[in-house]
Amino acid sequence: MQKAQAVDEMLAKVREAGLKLTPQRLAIIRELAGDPTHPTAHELYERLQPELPTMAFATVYNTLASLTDTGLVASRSLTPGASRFDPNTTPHDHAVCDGCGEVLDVPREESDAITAPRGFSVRAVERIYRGRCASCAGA
Amino acid sequence: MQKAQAVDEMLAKVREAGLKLTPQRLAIIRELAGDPTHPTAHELYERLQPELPTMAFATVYNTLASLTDTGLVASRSLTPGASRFDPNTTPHDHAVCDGCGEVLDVPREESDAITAPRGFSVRAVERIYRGRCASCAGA
DNA sequence: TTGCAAATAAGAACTCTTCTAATTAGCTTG
DNA sequence: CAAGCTAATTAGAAGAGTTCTTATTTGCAA
Repeated sequence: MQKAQAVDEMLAKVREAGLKLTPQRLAIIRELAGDPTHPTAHELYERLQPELPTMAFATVYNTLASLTDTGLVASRSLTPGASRFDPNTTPHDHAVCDGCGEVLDVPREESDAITAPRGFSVRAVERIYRGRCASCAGA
Repeated sequence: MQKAQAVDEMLAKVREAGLKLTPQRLAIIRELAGDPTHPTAHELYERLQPELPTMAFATVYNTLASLTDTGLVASRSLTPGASRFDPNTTPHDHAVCDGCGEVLDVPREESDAITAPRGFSVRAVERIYRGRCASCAGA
């Protein structure tokens, strides 16, 4: 079974990272392993309500943060959150500094052929370079 | 002067779009035109406090939404907001549906040579395809 | 000048996330 | 296998950012 294997691998890595194996973490890992739907913290919390009705919201966030730190899952900001506004309407990309949050324009390169999923009609392609700006990389 | 020209162009497009030219909108456009710092709504609000001390927060948001709809500025979600969690830790991109919010994995293509700004050290590159999924594109 | 539709003000409400303080419970060590 | 250290959990408050609601104001066309 594919999923059981994914769960076992994740549990092994959790132990390896020195994280304690609590029922909450086990449940979250089981729920998330092999799930292709990119659930939010809220969705995971709701799915686990029947199994762990007393689990706190913060636990979901804490656990996901731990798993992200360990590299077991990736946290993606895909839905519009805090917005920044850009008067430059020509196609270009952005570099965002992990340290200070500064946003720099990056000229768009032509290269890429777009290969979206079947039937998906693409309106725009965004590309974000994440890392450290010159001054934050120094420190 | 570069900026005055940018402002005039934006004002012309505002009129063209049938939007009323209020002092608030004029101030926001003047503040934003040619600005390379990608300000947030909050930053714009604060910058305009001396000029328009009674302006409501909602007005900044409303105006920016109008300008975005008109295509005068682009609204970018660059700072982590609502997160989605992905157990797939292999490099891949995402397609996000404007309609239903569904997130689909897209295999990462190799192509791109990375050309970040001088001195910027890149940790990761995210690419998001925005548009409509098969079922939302139908309706 | 008048009137209407659009825009604004003020503040409440909402969503998502993080923090705080106290309690609980894995896991390691003896 | 008991005890204790430390990490993890709970519950709720707090915070950041955004949207909504209602009444009022105002740009602009007639």
